Amino acid sequence: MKRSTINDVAKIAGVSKATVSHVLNNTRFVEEPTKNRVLQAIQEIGYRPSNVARSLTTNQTNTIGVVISDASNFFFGEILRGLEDILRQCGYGLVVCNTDETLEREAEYLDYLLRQRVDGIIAAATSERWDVLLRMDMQHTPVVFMDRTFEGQEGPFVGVDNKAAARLAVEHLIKDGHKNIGILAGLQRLSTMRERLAGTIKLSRKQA
Amino acid sequence: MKRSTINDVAKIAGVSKATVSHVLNNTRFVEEPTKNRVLQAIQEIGYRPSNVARSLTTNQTNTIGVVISDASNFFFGEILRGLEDILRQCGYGLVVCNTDETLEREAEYLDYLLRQRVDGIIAAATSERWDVLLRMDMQHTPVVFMDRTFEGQEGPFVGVDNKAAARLAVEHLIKDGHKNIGILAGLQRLSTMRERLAGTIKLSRKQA
DNA sequence: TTGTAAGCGTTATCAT
DNA sequence: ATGATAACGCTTACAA
Repeated sequence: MKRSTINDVAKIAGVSKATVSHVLNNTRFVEEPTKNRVLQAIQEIGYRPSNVARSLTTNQTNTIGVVISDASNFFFGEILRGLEDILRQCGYGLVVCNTDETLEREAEYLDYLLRQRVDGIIAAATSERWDVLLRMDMQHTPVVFMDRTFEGQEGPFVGVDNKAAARLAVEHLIKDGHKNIGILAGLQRLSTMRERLAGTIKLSRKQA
Repeated sequence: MKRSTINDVAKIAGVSKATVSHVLNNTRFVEEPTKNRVLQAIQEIGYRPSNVARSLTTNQTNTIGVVISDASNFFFGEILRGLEDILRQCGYGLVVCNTDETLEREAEYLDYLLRQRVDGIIAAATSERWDVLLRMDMQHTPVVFMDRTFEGQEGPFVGVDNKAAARLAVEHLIKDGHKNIGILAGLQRLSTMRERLAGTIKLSRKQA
């Protein structure tokens, strides 16, 4: 049997689609009795509005996409939980895209998200290609970058002052009397790593 | 400026929407020259087909929903990676819903996924309410349960033989000569825990 | 207070 | 080998 639509509800309740829509969204006054007939009908046939049809007319999907390297990574895991908590309250869904720091997947997922017409994208970008990729669609899908930056990145960014943080850490160690201080600065491809390293270098020079 | 649609492409390429659609989906033969004009036009205006419009007519969203307690949990994390790897290859997207073992969120997310018209749901269910909740929509959205079962659960299920596994573990310990064997069987609300416990109990009796 | 109908961007069915 | 046009299931002016 086909899924029931707003039309079925309207027919059963003896009203127009418009009215059904309006009681569903509280978007204009409807007499109690009428409203009740609608609600009743909805229950009766187990009607659930289609977000895809809805999105087509409203031009918004109530979904935002997140592009990260790896959701099972503790750092991003925490971020995801935070995002989800807020978004759920706002009636938004979350589509998570794991890129494994791979440029190919990054491009692939970006494209996917844009086709999905997500209302926005939050990305911890690996590649600089975003610069190119986004330019064209920027006007339509807002993008917020987080954690990492890259040459030519512009617009909203949320992150940590890695340089200052690294400096603080080193200063602390120095104050405690340590002389030989090492730093694990793995992937220099990532801006976070470069910044942290940068924050320590001057200090070690000064110290030498 | 408004986002470009298939109509814009058609107009620029000097063909009908139908033709554009067909070159996009390789769904019927199109002369090389024509096809090229279409491809060209697409590049020119940076057109990206709307999956939401597409979904409305095809009646499929190429998206599947996963309901789990916590994606940052190692076990589910691994599962997600596996799912994602496969689904991406098949052109499917993944919407992850964290319930934190909460019945309320479970119901909330289930409803959300159904409204989103996901093509299918994979769930590690906490509550028994799924039984009730699903009954009505079963015909429309296929659900596969994983990891946990519950009373009245029917249809596809993928999981582990917890009872046998627990038995094996205990047998192994016994064979190694251990006498006092304990088991961490925390949430007895979860079928997995109950099953594991069940697998050991007979043995310890037998042993006694 | 409620109904009518146009429109959203695709695909699919007939035509040509 | 391609084009016209009716769906798809909603929202939203505009009428009544």
